[in-house]
Amino acid sequence: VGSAKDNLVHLFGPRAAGGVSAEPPAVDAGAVGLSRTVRRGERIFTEGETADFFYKVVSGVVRTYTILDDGRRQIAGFHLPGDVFGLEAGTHHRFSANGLSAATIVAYSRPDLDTLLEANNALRKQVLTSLVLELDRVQDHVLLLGHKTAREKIEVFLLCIAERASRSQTSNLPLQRSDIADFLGLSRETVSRTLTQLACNGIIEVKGRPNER
Amino acid sequence: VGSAKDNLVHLFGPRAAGGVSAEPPAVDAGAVGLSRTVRRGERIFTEGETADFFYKVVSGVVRTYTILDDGRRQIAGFHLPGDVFGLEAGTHHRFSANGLSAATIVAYSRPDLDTLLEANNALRKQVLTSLVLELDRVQDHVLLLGHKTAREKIEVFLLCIAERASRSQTSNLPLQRSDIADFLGLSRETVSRTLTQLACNGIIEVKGRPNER
DNA sequence: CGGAGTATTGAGTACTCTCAATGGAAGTGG
DNA sequence: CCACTTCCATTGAGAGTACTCAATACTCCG
Repeated sequence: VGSAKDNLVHLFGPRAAGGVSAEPPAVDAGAVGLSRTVRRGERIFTEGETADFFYKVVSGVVRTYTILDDGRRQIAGFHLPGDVFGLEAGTHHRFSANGLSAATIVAYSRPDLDTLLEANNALRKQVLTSLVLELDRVQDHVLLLGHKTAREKIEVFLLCIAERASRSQTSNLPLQRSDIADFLGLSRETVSRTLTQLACNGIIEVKGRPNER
Repeated sequence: VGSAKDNLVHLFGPRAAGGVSAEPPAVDAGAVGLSRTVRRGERIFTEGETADFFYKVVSGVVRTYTILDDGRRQIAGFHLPGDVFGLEAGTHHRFSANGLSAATIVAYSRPDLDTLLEANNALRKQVLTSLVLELDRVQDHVLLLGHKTAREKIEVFLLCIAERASRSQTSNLPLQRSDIADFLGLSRETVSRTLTQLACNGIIEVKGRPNER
């Protein structure tokens, strides 16, 4: 596994605090989707908003999450190029989404979906496949959370995310400790400690160049 | 919440140990789906098998799960009437499925799916909706697992499952402690202790008739 | 050279897990 | 009809792990 730390380091630069621009998809449009770019940390949509659009990642990484009752953030997923996110059963978004890195996404109109699927065979297959893949990823997430020890969670997570990143040619994956923690339901400190421990055991390399597990 | 224990009690009768009949869908057939009934505990499909079919619950409850490396069982979901399960991105089932209670299910041919969706507008909407709903449920599961304390997990789980059961008119939900435990990533003992504690606090009623939380 | 944000590390606490024993309900067979 | 078996639930005790609080270090940036 390429250490998750790698990217972290040389990506500190483009920092983003609060989301700024909130407008729905803008810019050019293909027949079926509107392209949009977001900066690191920039808001895409927020929990509770009307889900007029769902999205597909073209480049970069998007993070979806929700804030739990106790104020903790639960990250629902990291979405890499090719992944679909924000397609809801209800009329409102259950999660918030923002850029983990700078990203390009395509927005599809939710209301038009049925019409589009009727007309367009290729798109139908694509959407169906994307949905099932998304389902797969969420199920993976469940299995991850089902592991008992922090070490196991983190090991499997690193393998999994590294695999996905390489598969999608994504080298820019600026995960912070808190991202991993909030994804796996651990505390930042535990993530830090565990990574340190894994590094000491030579299982991973922290901070250097990418290398194998 | 109607206590999960209720159903447990008056459902002990039909016990089932290992799965027996393994054959794919049998019996009558509509144009698009093959109906099948399973007994409590009876195998529907097993992890690793070719995913020639996916299923929809007509009546009863189905449980999907996988066995983790350490031998523990992680339950992926409880599927109530109307729910779809077993639709895979790959060619093989990632989970095993068996009846939590006696159940009737309809099997759909996976390979025929594309053709069916092309021809049948109604079915397409149905499948799409079912998929998104399934995604929702898995995301709920993630949020459940993301909670920090056993008490919170169990409280939210009971609320959630009770809501779903009532919505689908399901009164027969023979959940054991181990089912809850394996779904939430807890030990049986912790589930038992927590339920006892909740009962003492008057939050739930154990073993009696259904009642509100 | 501060300042902000993040990562690391330590100490103590709290929670859940594991191991183990007991109790209860249901089914089996004499 | 009752012993016997089996499975599940409950409860206790002790151990281990992750959490919280807290202080310190590091990196990038203005």
